[in-house]
Amino acid sequence: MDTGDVFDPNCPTRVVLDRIGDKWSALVLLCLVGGPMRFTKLRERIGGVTPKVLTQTLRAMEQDGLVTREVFAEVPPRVEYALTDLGHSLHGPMAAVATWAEQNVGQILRSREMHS
Amino acid sequence: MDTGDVFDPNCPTRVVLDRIGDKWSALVLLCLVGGPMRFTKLRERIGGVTPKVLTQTLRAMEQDGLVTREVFAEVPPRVEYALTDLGHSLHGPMAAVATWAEQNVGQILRSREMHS
DNA sequence: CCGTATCCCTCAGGATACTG
DNA sequence: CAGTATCCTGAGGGATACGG
Repeated sequence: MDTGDVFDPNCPTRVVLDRIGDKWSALVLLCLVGGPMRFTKLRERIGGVTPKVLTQTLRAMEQDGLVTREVFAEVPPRVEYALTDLGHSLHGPMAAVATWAEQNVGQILRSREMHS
Repeated sequence: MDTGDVFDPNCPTRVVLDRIGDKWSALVLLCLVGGPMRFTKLRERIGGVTPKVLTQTLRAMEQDGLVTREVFAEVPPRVEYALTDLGHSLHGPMAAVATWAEQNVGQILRSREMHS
């Protein structure tokens, strides 16, 4: 696989950025790093996400092999989402971005204000 | 530093992800890591970007203090874009994501195919 | 060469309501 | 509890043409 074609729309970085760059995926990832979590709990921890969109996000992440979905045949129903190994391995790079963000967001916001 | 407000819409990670998660910013960053570059050269290296959108992207990055824009009063006109120190410092985390992407995109695409 | 000016259009995401 | 089912809005981004 060629690793240099960052300008190809199908390049690895594009694919990954399209996933973690959406509005909720990164948040789901960070929620699940601590361990499996069920649907409603995810909704609570991630403020402002509607069930439809949360489902969409989880389905997409499942399709990409980042999370698993396990249904327990109980009453009331219980569905647990968990990170796969692949999902867990993504946490490292994400944490790097998060750390940079925390350290530099102040400068960005100040710069944004100045140019307004 | 508080690392717990990841669920606030104004949280650092959100702000940064909204920037580098858009369609062209990451590509511009990767272009400029090698040194300053002028507008048309950027257009050429980044395939498929229209001048309007490239300008939008560059203006946004300039606003956020990631790039500088220097106009040379020449004929024909010349405009060079370069990364600021802040912009350069973002390359580390981005490279971490890119490396992960290159190593794991195969698995993602395979998983995507299986679930289709 | 380096953009702006328009127009257009898709689609991610939100609001709301309902169900197995 | 864990989702679907609809409907809708807006912002990001593309096509094309023109201007300093």
